[in-house]
Amino acid sequence: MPKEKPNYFDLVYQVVREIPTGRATSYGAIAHYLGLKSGARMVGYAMNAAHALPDVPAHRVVNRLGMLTGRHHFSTPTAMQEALESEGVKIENDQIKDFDKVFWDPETELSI
DNA sequence: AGATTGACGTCTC
DNA sequence: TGAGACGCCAATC
Repeated sequence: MPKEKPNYFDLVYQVVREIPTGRATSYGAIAHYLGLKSGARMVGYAMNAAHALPDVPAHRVVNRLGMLTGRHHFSTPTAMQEALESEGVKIENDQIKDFDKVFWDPETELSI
C-alpha cells in the first residue's frame, strides 16, 4: 500500500458519521473543525464522494444557512428533505427550520 | 503540468 | 437592503 496521506475526505466522513439523528451541521463547521476554516468548498466536495458511503449521512450536512443546497446530488431532489424530516428535522422552503436548534457543532459536541 | 471546477463562506459595492 | 465578486484547498479533466 502506498504511504498514508491525509485523506481529507475521510476526515470529513468521520465527523459527519458522528452527527446524531435529528441533528445537522454545516460545511464550514466541519471545515473549521478540520482546520480548513475557509475550505468549506472542500467539505462539500468530500460529501460528493461520501455520497457513495452508507455510513455518511450527507443529508445531515447543509450550508451555514441550513439550506439543502446539495439535495440535487441525491437520488431524488426530495430524498434529502425526506430523510431529514424522517429524523424529526422540519424543513421549510428547502431550508431547515430551527436550524440553530438542530445545529450540531463538532467542536462543541466532540469537545476538542 | 496546468487550468478548471466545486453540496461554501465572507466581504464589498 | 440586496446582489455580486473574491478567496480557500483539493480533486479532477
